[in-house]
Amino acid sequence: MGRSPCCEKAHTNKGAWTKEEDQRLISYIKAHGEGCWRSLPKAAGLLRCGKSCRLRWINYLRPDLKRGNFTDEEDELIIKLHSLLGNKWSLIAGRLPGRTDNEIKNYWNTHIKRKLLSRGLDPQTHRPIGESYSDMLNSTPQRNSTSPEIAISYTNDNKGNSPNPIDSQDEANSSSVSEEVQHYPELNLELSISLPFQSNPPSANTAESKQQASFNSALTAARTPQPFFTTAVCLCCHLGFQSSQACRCQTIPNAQALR
DNA sequence: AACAGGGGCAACCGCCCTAGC
DNA sequence: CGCTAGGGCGGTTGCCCCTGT
Repeated sequence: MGRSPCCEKAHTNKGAWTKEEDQRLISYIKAHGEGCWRSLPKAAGLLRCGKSCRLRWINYLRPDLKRGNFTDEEDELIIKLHSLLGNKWSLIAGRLPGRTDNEIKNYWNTHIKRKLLSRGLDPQTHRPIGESYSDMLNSTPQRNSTSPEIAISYTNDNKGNSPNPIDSQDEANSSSVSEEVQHYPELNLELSISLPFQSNPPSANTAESKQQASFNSALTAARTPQPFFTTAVCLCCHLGFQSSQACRCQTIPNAQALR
């Protein structure tokens, strides 16, 4: 049994949005807010698929969007986040205020990929091109100023009371992680993550907290053995958030020393 | 001036996840 | 517990514009 289509395709417009359609969508959302995307087109008098409306709003019409070229700082941040998270564009976008996942994805595919290739780095692995996994395991760690080598410091502040199934997954993984630490005693897997530029922690049920949980779990996945991760550097510092209250360097003596 | 090729980006597609029933 | 609708996400497509010939 197939899934029902998200909308009646026969009577919907496709392709580029007109100014009139944009205006209809904007005024409808201003009046009624986001949500109920399936019923929105009809209510707003648009001959569009609900998904199409959502995408148009999120990627183009939202008032808080930052249009224009990416800065060098944003470039580097995207590269670093991608090295940690992979193609989790929405999570990466969550760290770049005013940027959308689609925008970042496009920018990655058109600009940053090429940038990394010109540096001799594989855009997917962020490792020097031509390096095999066994090479990675056997080689002595080498520092490269442009490669995303950081030791992930992991601190699970939610232990014990989180309803998030990720936590149990974490615990299941922890033994194998410990084994890896034994293999690589220089590996520091303590991970300290917080929302940058945010002094008040989000409440448990906000979209921000869900995204944070997702971000943390993605980072947890990223802390699988990384032989090059040899220097303990607070992630906040590595990502350029030293001034953030989230930076735990003050409480991690080793990280402070190695910053 | 005309055409071809490539790059950039908006939009679409199809799958996945989750809340609600 | 299973099903479904709604929403979200990553990958892909296709159009438009720019540049080179």
